[in-house]
Amino acid sequence: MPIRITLDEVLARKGLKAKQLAEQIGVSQTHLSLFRSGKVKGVRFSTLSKLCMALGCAPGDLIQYDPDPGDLLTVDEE
Amino acid sequence: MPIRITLDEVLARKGLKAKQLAEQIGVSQTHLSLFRSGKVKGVRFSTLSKLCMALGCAPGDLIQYDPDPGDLLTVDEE
DNA sequence: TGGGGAATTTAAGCTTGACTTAAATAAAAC
DNA sequence: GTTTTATTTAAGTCAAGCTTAAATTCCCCA
Repeated sequence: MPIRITLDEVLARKGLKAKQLAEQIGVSQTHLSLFRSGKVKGVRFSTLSKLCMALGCAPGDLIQYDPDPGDLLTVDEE
Repeated sequence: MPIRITLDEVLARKGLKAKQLAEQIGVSQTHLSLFRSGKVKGVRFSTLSKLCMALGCAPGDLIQYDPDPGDLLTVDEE
């Protein structure tokens, strides 16, 4: 799955602990941990917006797309 | 919900029709329409990555966060 | 080096909603 | 005015988001 969760970097930059963030946005520590480590297969926008709000960032700061090298065919080059 | 779907702009820029995109990534036209118009409450990463791949863009190009004016309390100012 | 808080993991369960097909309507496009 | 595309509604399936609880591991620091 070429979606990568880059929440940790934002967390660190904010100097916030996962536990604090979880409490602040009302999400279980358990789930936040799973989310942070990319063990989750999707996200509700309600959760995503809480994260963005608490961290003062954009969705793109938390969720990134890593193109598969094999998928470069998609790009119209050459 | 302060999450806004900005897929249409990318679609237009690519000169692609919704139907084509739907077929290309294997998602129903129905669901893609609901997604595009923000009538959906979340997204699976599998779908998100297919969109990014097909459109050659990042998650942040499709999903944006619009802070609620009322939530500015979060920002540490003054 | 032991104790306390934070993080991770597993398990089990509830509930939401992503995504589907089908079908009908509306809106463009030509 | 007919064909293609888009939207909407409805009804259904099933994956998985998110929860609590509990056990385990990881870190830090005095």
